[in-house]
Amino acid sequence: MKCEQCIVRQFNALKSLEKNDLIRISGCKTSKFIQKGEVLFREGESINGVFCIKEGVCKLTKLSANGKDQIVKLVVRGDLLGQRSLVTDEKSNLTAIAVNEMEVCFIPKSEILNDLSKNANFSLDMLQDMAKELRIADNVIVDMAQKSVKQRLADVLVYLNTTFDNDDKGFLGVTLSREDYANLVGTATESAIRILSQFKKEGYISTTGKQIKILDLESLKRIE
Amino acid sequence: MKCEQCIVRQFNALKSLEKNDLIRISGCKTSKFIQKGEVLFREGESINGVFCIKEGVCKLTKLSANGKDQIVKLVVRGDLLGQRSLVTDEKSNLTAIAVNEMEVCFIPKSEILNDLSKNANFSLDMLQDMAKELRIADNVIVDMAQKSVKQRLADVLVYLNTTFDNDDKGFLGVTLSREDYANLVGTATESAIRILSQFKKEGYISTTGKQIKILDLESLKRIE
DNA sequence: TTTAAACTATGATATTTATCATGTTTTCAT
DNA sequence: ATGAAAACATGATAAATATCATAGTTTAAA
Repeated sequence: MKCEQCIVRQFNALKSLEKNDLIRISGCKTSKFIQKGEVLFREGESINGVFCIKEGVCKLTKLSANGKDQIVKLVVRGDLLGQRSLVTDEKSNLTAIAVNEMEVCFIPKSEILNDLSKNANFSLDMLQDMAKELRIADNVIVDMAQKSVKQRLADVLVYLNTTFDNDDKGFLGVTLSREDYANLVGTATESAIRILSQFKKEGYISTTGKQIKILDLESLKRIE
Repeated sequence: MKCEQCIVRQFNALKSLEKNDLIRISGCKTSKFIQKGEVLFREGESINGVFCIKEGVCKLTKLSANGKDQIVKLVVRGDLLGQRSLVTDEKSNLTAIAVNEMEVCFIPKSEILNDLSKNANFSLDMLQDMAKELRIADNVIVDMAQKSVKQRLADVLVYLNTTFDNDDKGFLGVTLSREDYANLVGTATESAIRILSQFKKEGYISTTGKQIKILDLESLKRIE
């Protein structure tokens, strides 16, 4: 599909590009499907472009000193991935792994870098995106430092519930392993499992295999 | 002092402004001294401009749900404070409090916003700054999630040691209370005190009142 | 379909960290 | 200088979390 016609563009900074620029970019972008578990890029690699997420979800992880992967954030449909690589020449600080089947477009850095200096709206939009990401990151820092594991896990469930449409049976729209949950909140896998079991016992959620259904959102929000 | 002649400018995005823009900005900036403990702005307030830190250090804190202040980052000489307020109209997410005596210049948003859209170098510089901040924030998230309190406190000491010049007697160039240390690493004040006592007992640091001297940097780096 | 591997679950225990209590020291305004 | 408030220090205990062990369950490949 051509960028000019792609609705996903409306969700990110690409919406600020002029039509002729979009056509040019459309001509050099590559589009691909990525399977669950596949790696888009690894920590330490050069990205040299941005991914526009057309469909699916991926996790951005970083390997900590103790050998555990921390999931820093989830990147979803409509997001741009790798903006930082556009403005710095550093290698990626994070690894990106598909959480479910994804469709992404890749736009080479060389092709889009000019737009940053020529199109003020575009670069302002990028600035606003980054400012927003920065605010969210600051909030995550505070939560990590101050909230209990149980609170953080409840937060994640609430976040998933509000960010993704539930499936037709009412399960969360994204299916994560217990290890993913642990890596999102920064705890041991066993601890995440234990707390989810407790939430189940208390009637806040129900589970079928990996699938989780929120039964009592308000109680999850109130956990402390 | 005029912005054109101010050396601090070289450390941040303002270095990308043309001379005539600098002169214009210099004409509308306000300069002031801020005492230790004084508040530059509070969470929830509109900033409507950027602070250029000419001298001193301030802490950016956020009140967590449990009533504790978390220090999200320290802002130092040469840094710009409040970039986010330039590109979004949101209220500040953080409170800024002087850690020691500061000298800052304040540039109103209205005066500098034009430069963002007209001067591509300037906005690219801002983008690079934010990209860097974002990378640092991601790393902090991982550390908060995965490292022990002891490791995080050792990290802070190493950070302070490398970021600020020691004073003439070899003490850290910035003096923080034990509560500040606790709020930086996200722990109880008593825990921070205990760990600092332990570091002292093990010969990694020495203390005189609030002042801390690093005796064995390498050991602090190796703590796990 | 079978079978191994991966994931989930839970108990027992150890470790880390928070909380409460109390006393000491430092700081600072009068 | 002096007294009050703030900051520092440390013990005792409780709570949260990690780790190790073991077993059941699901998933996916052969």
